[in-house]
Amino acid sequence: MSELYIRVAEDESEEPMEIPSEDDGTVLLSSVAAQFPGACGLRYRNPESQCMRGVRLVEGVLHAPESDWGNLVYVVNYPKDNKRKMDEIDAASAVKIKRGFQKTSDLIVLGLPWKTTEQDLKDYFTTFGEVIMVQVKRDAKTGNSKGFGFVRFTEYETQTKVIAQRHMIDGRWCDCKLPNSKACPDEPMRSRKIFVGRCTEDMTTDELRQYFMQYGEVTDVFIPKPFRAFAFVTFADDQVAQALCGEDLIIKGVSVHISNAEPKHNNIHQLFPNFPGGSASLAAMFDRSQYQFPSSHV
DNA sequence: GTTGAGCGTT
Repeated sequence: MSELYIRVAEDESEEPMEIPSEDDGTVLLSSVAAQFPGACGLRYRNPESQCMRGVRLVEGVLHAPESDWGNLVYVVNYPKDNKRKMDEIDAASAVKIKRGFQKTSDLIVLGLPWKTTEQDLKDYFTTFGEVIMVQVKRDAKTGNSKGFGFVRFTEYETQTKVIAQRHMIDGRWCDCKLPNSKACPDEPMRSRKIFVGRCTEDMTTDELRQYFMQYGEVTDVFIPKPFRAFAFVTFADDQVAQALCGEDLIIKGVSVHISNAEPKHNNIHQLFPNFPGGSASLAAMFDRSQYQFPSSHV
């Protein structure tokens, strides 16, 4: 049978405190935390290796290292002890996120000669970088190539390079592109485009460009024709666009309201401008339907 | 047994 109490201290040099164990010899983390608020575990110095060892913790229950807890002094772990590790995790996820923006995707290879095989493709594309996958699309019955295929690279840099140029494969020029299925959601780019509401008819694209230039580089100004009292302004930097959202700005003496531009084609009235019965009935129909607009750049 | 802008049977 185990001891009734184990010795726990804030630090190896501190005075230990006795913490009650359970009947089965385990110690509840909650028992430790009752005396050491915020505790998230225990560790101890292994007498043989002189290294610190963590105490097994399963669902709030601390388990003795050996058959019993022995005469050791256990040291409390606090989340702050893991700060360095947390930083490492943060750094790792930051890298992951960064990689997320540069995730490779399958590329469609258009214009392949009928005779080109997957081995041919692999041999060719490997000259650019490591290849994960190649496909040649074939007719199910005849096995004849449909003249296109897919390729996936390990490195995003390779993908970029391959997309940028044409490819002479088995005597034909081929193109590698992002497939339609992947073209949109690749980069969940924060919107660089703002919606400028309450525009007046006398505002020209040039004037809007001139005005918004003060905030950052303007890459596009769009004013719907006929006049609809709003405009879109696109900046080179999404942070500029985001910073302006919610603002009321004075242009040519009138107050315009800045908000986020909705994704293009997300507006059903844009898709069906002359829907019979008017906008309301269309919107209602749409709400009841399961259809989701594909995501797209805004 | 053909074809030549496109978009991926499993």
